[in-house]
Amino acid sequence: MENLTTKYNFEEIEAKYYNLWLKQGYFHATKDTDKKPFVIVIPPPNITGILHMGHALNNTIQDILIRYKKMSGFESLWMPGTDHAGIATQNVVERKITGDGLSRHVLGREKFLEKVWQWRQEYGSTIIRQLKRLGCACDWSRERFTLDAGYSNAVLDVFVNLYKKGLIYQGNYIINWCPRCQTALSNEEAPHKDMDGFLYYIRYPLKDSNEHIVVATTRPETMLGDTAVAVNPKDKRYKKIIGKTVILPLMNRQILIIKDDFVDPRFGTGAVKVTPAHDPNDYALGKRHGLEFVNIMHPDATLNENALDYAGQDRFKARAAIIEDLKERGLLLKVEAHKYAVGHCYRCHTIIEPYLSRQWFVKMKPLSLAAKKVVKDGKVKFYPSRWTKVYLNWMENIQDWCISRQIWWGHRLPVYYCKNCYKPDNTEEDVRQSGVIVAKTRPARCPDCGKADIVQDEDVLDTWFSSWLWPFATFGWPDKKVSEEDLKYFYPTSVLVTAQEIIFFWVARMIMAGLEFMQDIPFKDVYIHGTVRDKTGKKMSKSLGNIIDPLDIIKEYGTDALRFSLISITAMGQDVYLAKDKFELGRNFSNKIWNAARFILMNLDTKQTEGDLCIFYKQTKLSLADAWVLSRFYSTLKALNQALNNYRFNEAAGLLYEFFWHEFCDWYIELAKLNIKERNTQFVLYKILEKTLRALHPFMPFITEEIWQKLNPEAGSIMQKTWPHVQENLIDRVLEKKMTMLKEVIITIRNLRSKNNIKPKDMVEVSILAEDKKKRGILKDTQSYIEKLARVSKIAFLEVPVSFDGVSCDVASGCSIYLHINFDAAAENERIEHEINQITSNIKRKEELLKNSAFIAKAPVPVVEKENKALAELKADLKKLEAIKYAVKK
RNA sequence: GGGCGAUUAGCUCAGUUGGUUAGAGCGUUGCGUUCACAUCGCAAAAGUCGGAGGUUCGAGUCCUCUAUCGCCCACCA
Repeated sequence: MENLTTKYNFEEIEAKYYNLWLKQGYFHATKDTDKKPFVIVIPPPNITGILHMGHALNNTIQDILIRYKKMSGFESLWMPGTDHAGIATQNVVERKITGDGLSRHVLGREKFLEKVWQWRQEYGSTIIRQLKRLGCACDWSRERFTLDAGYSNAVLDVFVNLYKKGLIYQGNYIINWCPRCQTALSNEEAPHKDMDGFLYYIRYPLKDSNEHIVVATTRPETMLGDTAVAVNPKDKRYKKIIGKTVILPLMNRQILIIKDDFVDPRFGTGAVKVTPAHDPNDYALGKRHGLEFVNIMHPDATLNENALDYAGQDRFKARAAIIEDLKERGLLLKVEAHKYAVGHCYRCHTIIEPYLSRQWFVKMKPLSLAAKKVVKDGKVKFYPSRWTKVYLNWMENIQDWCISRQIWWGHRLPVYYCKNCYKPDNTEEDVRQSGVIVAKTRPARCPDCGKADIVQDEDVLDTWFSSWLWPFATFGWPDKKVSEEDLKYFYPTSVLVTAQEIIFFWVARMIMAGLEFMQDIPFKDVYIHGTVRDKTGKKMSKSLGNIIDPLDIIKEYGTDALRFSLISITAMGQDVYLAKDKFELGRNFSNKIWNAARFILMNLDTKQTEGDLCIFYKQTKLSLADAWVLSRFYSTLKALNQALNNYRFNEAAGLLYEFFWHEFCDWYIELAKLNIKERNTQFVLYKILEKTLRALHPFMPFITEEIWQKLNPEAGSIMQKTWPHVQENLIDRVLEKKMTMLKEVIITIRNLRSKNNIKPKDMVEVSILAEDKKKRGILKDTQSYIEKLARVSKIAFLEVPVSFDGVSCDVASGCSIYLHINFDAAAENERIEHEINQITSNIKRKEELLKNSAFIAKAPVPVVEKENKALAELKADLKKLEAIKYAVKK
């Protein structure tokens, strides 16, 4: 058996094994009807992505599950891939070619797309390489990309399918428009942020009158597109002037004062300027009242010719200019500070413009019904469960999904127009319009007029319109030949692991798509982990400069340390505030594991480690330490299984940490040193290490593999091994209690040594009074343990109280412990007095509790019994302490 | 305007169905090179569990109210 290097060189080890696992095909999963499948589809990272802590956490969790289930006998499949990330990628490449003095418009669509593919070739798999660095056991032979041919086919298929069902339509609406990206966005892509703004009060003069009506607005520049002023019909202040005409300042346009219940008389002046082409509410008002829709902006948010003198100006410059002009004319009454929520582009953070345009939409209400039901019925479960409510609330208030994007990188709409007979109108939801052909392939001629002059829609689909098919399109759906077998076996998938930010974007929509196209849920569980933030609670982002780069941590501490640290500090669904020093936890633990293994390997004799544990257990009389560590291992394993099955990862990590470090290393290995050469010790040391490595492997794949290989040079990879089986018969609570007593006695002696300033190298003599025969027996049997771990040279066991001169004493587990040393009698007395006081007050509390008839009557019997027993023990301890006090005084 | 989360030791956080005297890591203090590990060992100090009520024999845990911080959703211009 070869030993480990003195120092744990994680860099070398990590480089060694990932490729080996890959070469051996350990990550590959295929249909195997003898096994149950366990499947996770990766949340496909954007091809523009680089690994951040969120990814590191997200993928570590998935990897733990995948490896755990694989070892547990499941056919474990982790489906990997990347997302083309329409707007994000287009932005990146555009920025790049701008640097080269080009623009996409100069290049043209085809050439530009070539550049993007080129870019993808070069940089698009950065994140994949980084996931490999993290140790992810993805089945790379199945890697998918949302713009691959097969996948694109699925996307187009779905579009045509939904169009035929009447669930996709084209229509004119106010949508969220990003003036910088120059595309429409869905509601989810335009999150609102609170901003400090102003409420401007503007006078609108009444026609043929000296009077005026005052309107309040946060966006004065939109007044150029006003086509009415609205008041509440019940508002007494304005009753007289409803129906009158006002002159729109700066534009000199005549517009009407209309009434509508929508207007809140308590807000502002109770009079609203109506701009139907630039505000969703005003749009609805405009529709109700048949108002004119005046668009005053170009797509880049500069004002257009409808803005007359302001044409050409940027929207915010125009705002300032308009305010100045109104002021000059005495039409600006006042300005108040005002907080309001404004939509921002989720890709470039530019302020969204509500913009009237013709776009494609998915009707969501019909899709949401089944998606609501499966969650309500518990067929899809959220962990933690509170997200259920968030999900259902969104489903309840669902709005149609704008899916067309005015960019080039993505799936181009399978929509064709006949130049001859297509005439876009202003309708909403024109499900069928002549000259519109929706088909996966380009039609030869127009079915309405028969002419062949046909053009394809310029737009592409929302990236999420492809992502929502991920759990089944990755298997090759809808191509039956490719996907049928796999889907039957692997679908629905087992669990989706993701962050809260994309519940609406992705999780909710996948559930809808799964139910609509597969007639089944896409996954059974949804585990939502927290967001990784910096230590002040801010999201980590490049612009804030507060990023802790996982790759830096990997370089400095190692992958396993990164993984174990992250998992340890992430309680279910709770955000994690991260600082670099948190990773020391994992680094130190790696170091501990390494050194413990090194010690064991250093002392292990291979011949002594062979055999079956259960048979060995039955046939051998084990020492307390041996039986104890086995019992503790299996108790830990049992709890570990439970924690993993309930997605309690921090608890799982904590259990392993506690067992390995503070039980196995601190106690068992120290005790094992006493008889390290003996068969039993050798066997147990080997078995515990070997099994613990397996249980640790999903968390720390590299270090466990390296140690495994050295421990079992012939046994192959740890990845091929099974998860340890819980041996219930080896779990022995009584025995664990015995060990607890022994530990208490040892700790008490150490404590007395420390209090009396005895140097670690100095040996002491002790007497132990154990009136209880059983206890005395245990302590006598483990005398050598006490001597070794408490540095004791001689122990006298007493059956009855004896008084000593010159001893330092204490009570532990019902035994009195006397240290025969020179000591400070005054200090000793004070300490014992203090202990007596403490124990007396505890006894009092317990006596009162047990005198309480309500407690006796209503508390369950075992609880009362436990209290009684505890009281008896306390009383015995008190008696001993008093005896000790007496002894000391003498 | 709704919804959610957090509030526990100096710091960062655990605490599953209510059950002895509330835990960990880091930090602090004291001692320590007994050769697996100083990325270590041994020991210690440290908390009226945000506040107020309530339910209960019993509350960090359940209920109500409340304070502070944070997040999400929502068309008050």
